[in-house]
Amino acid sequence: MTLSYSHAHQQGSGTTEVVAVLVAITDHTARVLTVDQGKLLPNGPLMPLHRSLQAGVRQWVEEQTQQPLGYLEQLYTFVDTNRRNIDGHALVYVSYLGLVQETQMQELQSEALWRDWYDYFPWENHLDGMPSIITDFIVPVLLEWANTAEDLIVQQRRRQRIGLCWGLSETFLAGGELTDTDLVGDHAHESREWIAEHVLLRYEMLYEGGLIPEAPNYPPTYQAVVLPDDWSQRIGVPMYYDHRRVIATAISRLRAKIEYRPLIFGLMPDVFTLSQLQQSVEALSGVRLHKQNFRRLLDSQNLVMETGESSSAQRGRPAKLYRFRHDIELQSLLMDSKLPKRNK
Amino acid sequence: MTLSYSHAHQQGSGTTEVVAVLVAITDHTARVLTVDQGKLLPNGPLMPLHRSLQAGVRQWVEEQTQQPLGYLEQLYTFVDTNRRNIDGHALVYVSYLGLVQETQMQELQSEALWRDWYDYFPWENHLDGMPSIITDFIVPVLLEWANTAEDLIVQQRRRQRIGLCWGLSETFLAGGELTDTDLVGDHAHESREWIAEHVLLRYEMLYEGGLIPEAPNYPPTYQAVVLPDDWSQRIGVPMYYDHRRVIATAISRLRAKIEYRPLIFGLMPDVFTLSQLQQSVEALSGVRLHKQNFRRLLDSQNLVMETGESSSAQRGRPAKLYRFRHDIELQSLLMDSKLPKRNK
DNA sequence: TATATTTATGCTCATTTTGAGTTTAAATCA
DNA sequence: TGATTTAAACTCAAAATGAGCATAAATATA
Repeated sequence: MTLSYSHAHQQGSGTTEVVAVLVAITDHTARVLTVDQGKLLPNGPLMPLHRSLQAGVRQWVEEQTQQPLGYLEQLYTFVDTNRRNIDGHALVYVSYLGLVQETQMQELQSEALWRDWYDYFPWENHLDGMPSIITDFIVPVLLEWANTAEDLIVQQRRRQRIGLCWGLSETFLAGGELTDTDLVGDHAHESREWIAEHVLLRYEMLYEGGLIPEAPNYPPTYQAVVLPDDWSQRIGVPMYYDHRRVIATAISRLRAKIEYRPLIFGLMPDVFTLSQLQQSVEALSGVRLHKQNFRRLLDSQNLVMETGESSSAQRGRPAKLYRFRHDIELQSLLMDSKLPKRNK
Repeated sequence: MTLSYSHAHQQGSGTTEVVAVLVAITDHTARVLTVDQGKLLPNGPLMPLHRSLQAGVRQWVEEQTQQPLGYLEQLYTFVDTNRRNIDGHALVYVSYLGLVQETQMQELQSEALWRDWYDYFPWENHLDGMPSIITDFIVPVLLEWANTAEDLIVQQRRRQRIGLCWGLSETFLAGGELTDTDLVGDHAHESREWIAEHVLLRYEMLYEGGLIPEAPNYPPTYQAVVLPDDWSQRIGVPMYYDHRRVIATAISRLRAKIEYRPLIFGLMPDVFTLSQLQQSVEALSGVRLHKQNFRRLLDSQNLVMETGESSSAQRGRPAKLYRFRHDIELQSLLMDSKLPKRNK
């Protein structure tokens, strides 16, 4: 891989870097802040002057993107044995998830760019139902991958894994048609439903199967696997190093956490309608939610309060405006607060 | 702090260490593997020969304790700006949680010792109800700490935080008696219940308040705070660096995750009774569970199967023996699988 | 102007999940 | 033998959840 890495830092004696996944929602779309034409996440070495990892993240992000950031939480720490310092120590990089409110978005430096996160994970967007790429391309190739295992037990396990990861029933995987019960996921049949937060599991399966251009075993060489010509386009934008995996980690964390913590308010403007709030949650989770139940849960939690104002509606009845109840900030940080399950 | 650090490694050019919290259950008691008379967790520098962080953890743990380990998951990455390498780079240490089955426990090296984890966190053991140390000593001092804030709003917030962290109602904090409704936590009154997984929040509050001997502001100097003479004994065994915080992180993770993932099987022998299983979960969570509901949930999840055998009972009716269903290993890793809520 | 369309919001209802018992069974202890 | 102890099956009410219908308040269209 040739590195046109415009943010190259001198790799001196330090062996630690920080890398940030900054998320914002604009246009009902979840976006990630990238540098280097979308091929890298903002990152930089931890330096002696940094008093903490957070401080390092903030400094590098602001330097590389001009974007100030609010909420920040640690994600995961990776080792890259391909990048070593002069003494042979492997590079350790600590990843962070940051949330940016749309109103806080700044004019970016030219290298920096907010990109739709589904550019990197087209199979994760189920807002209009399960995308055809899964059933038409991904799962068939994964099934071939399953068959390449020596052991029959391993083959069976892999098929089971595929079904669980991608929310598909055994009957579908066996070549059957997609029936209603398959899509709904019914309990008699072992429930098989799309679990939005399993982003990382799905990415790692694709990586293992050699379907991700960054993977060392790409393209896959199973018997009779024919990838479409435009496969490397359709499977999402590739990134340098393991930065795409870092985004997958971030989306997983965000989707899992939003179900029981009100993280979403880190992405909302001060004042919003309940529909806007719901659309933001949907943008993150990638699935549609049941509107009435979303509202019921929200007010059972007392997370928001009416402002008294109404939005000037484009079409339809104008919606009441709400704001986050900052007086229960602490409570919301501590207490479990669930968001509702998906629609249909 | 004088460091009688018997496992000192030469701090050369590397700036990364790994540190492990190994957990096992013996005698219905959750234990943590320690070195250096219980003052340190097993740890060591990440070296060029290590191909991953996990590999580093496994190597150092086995070298320092002779204990082979199974399940291992990354916890959190810390920076210690007080320990720097020759170039001035701060030490980064990556912590891991590992699970050890009792049957896998080895004869340890002399320096290594399995210690009851409540030795470090006596306030976390609620198996016989809320320990008196909380109401008698901890909360009163924390309330004094709350009052030392300049801003009245901050004082109010701190009191609220204390209530949420320690599961106490406003009325109790205001000096009232502990009533039944306070302990049960009732919804009219804002539910205040002990949340077992908030271990880290509680530790950090104690640290912030200067009640932990490792804290730089210990002992606290509020007006009229009188700590009992034996305070530093009663508040748990101190450790070097931030290793006690690392354990708190591990307990938090374990208590949270056990509610929706069957991690517990990483700690159980092959064959066990449901009561033994429940006692193990209780040892981790620090609270008693409702026996009947525990069983109901277990079999609704199909995680265990009968062996056909029965245990030779000491007293009372002999219990059926069960084993973990390894055939659904994958499923259990992927699917949510909850354990029941506490008793009473 | 009347009617359809769109969005917001209030309300109902069946089902599942949860919390908290009571009852019966099978062993040992005194 | 009867008390005690532990196991395990079953019951029941309350709460949470999933899914839908009904009404309200605006705009678009005939």
